[in-house]
Amino acid sequence: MSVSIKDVARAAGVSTSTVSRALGKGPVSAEVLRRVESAVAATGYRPNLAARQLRSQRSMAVGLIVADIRNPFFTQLSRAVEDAAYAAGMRVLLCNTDEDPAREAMYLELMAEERVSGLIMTPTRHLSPAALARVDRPVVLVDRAMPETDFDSVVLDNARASAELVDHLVASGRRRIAGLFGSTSATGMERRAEVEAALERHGLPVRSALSLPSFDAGHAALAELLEREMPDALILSNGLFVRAALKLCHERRIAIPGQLAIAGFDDEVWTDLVDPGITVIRQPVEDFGREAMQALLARIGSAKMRPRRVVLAGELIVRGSTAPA
Amino acid sequence: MSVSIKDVARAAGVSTSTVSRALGKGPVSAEVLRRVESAVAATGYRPNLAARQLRSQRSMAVGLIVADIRNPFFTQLSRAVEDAAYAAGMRVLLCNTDEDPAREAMYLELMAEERVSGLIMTPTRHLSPAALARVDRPVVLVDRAMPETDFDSVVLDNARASAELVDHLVASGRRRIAGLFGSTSATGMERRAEVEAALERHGLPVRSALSLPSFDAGHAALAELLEREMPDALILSNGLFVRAALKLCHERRIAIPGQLAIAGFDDEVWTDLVDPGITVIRQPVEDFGREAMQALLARIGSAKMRPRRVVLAGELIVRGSTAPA
DNA sequence: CATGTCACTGCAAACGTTTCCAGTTTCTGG
DNA sequence: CCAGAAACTGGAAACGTTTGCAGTGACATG
Repeated sequence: MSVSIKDVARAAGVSTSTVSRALGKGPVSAEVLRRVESAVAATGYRPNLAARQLRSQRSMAVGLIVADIRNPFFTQLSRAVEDAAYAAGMRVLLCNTDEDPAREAMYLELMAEERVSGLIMTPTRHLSPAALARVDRPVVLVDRAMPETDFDSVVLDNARASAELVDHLVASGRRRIAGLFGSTSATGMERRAEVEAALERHGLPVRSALSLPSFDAGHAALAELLEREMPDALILSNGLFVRAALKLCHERRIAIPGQLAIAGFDDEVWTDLVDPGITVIRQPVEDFGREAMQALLARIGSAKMRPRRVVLAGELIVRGSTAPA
Repeated sequence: MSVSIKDVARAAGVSTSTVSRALGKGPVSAEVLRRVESAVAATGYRPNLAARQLRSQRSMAVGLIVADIRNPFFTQLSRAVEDAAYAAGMRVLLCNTDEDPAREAMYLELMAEERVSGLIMTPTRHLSPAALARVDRPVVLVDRAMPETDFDSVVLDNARASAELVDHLVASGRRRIAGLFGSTSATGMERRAEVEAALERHGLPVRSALSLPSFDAGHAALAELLEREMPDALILSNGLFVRAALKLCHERRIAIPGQLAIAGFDDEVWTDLVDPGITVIRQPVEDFGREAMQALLARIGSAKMRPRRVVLAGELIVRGSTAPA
């Protein structure tokens, strides 16, 4: 049988209320505090978090809903969120949606049942603001914002990053630039729009495709893209696509950067191990996580703040994959 | 104000017990079930998991304690565990120890407070069986076993994998084989012992070093190792070390496989993107997670089973990094 | 017809906390 | 020395469920 606060109270010769206050931050005499502490040690008492949550109506847990933890971007993000959460005395409930709106809805429901005190998520493009509001808890969106809504968010400066990529490719002599973008997220859409805008500013033709954000889907989409009309540069909107592009080039014996330049988002660990290294926009993922958690805690603290939108700059890292042909 | 089972009961014109049974699996008439369901829909009722857990003394959550989720091995593992857990109607609490025994102890304590119904973990070498037993909950060890104890475990067949690596390197003409192994885990120790045993069977000298399992520590240890006496082949006990070795070779302009062959554990996504590809032992990580969850559920079901030890075979994937010089 | 079984239902007691309230003591300032 | 505030303490009522127990009919069995 598990030892409860009652046993501690008996052992310390005080009431349960007093034990509760001694363990929390209520006012107790030094003498009682000492007795309670040694009673806790003697009995091996461990607070029951469920009882605590039920009574106090606070959960000390936050939800984190991402597409797939195996995507290094989300891996890093989750680690950063977790560190920040545990530092604030909170636990994290992690869920993977696999970009499936049905799973996303299910997990939102679960988070509501868990009565998490807040939620950090990267929504799919198909999530309705209404569904999100139904969760009725503070929410911070990371990486992917929902346009026209009032949720706090932490995102990359996609306009600037996209322009930097395009400008860099143009400077390296590329003129037939194609792009592949994730179809399930607002971010994919945004990057496509920004890349297209940048291309138009240079008076260059616009060639872009969409794909589900998975290695296989990206690989297939790229195969088709290269089939139609061979570009001389490729912009990939996430790390999975970059990897798929590189793999495809190996298979087809396409020379990088000779025949094709490659550049994209996300600086995964291997981008400087391959030859040539890959030119990428490095996203400050750790900062995403930290900022998101910070924003969430602030929102939990005071529900009525104006919605806050944090925009972080990426960093263009130039490597061999985009050297002049 | 949140809607409780009482509101549903009132709306459906039945008692709370009946609602509880209708939602669970108690016997209820079809008529009542219908009324309860529509009452749930009408009121927007969501069960309060804390109350449920408090009353039923079951938590529907399992803990997962790993070294660092950013290590792709643990990323994959956690995803597999989560899928299996959610399929079984359980939630997962994830913790990163960073190989720090103090953090490990802290999270064990947390898991006990959460009253998780079970625990899956990759223990550090410094965790005492006694401390683990104090958690007083079913535990399954993954990837890293604790010798001489009675915990369920799911591990790789390290003896066979190590022998395969050594045999392969010897077959490719290597004679001065060195190894780097993780110092914090039982698995690192085991792989070292097995590699050394295999080398001795070939009558070859034994050259092995230990390092904290991080990229930087591995990189430094390898630099020192190559300094002392240049080997013609390197065995790395995990993916981080493989990456560090490759990076070091790039920096030092060491030709692979010409001057140095490289082989190791963990088939990370980039191992076939670099040139030459890296020869590795692929671990069935998804199976690790699935098996672990399955073992845990079995153990939760019946506490008194004989401890079970699942040993899975790795797969040697030969690539260019170990071609004859 | 009597009896037992079965399916269903409600009452009320937990589960382990926190927190409101009221009470006692001690301190503080005038 | 007194009044009031402040510090500390215990009693008891929640928080939202599940579940043991007992009760009600309906129905089958002998």
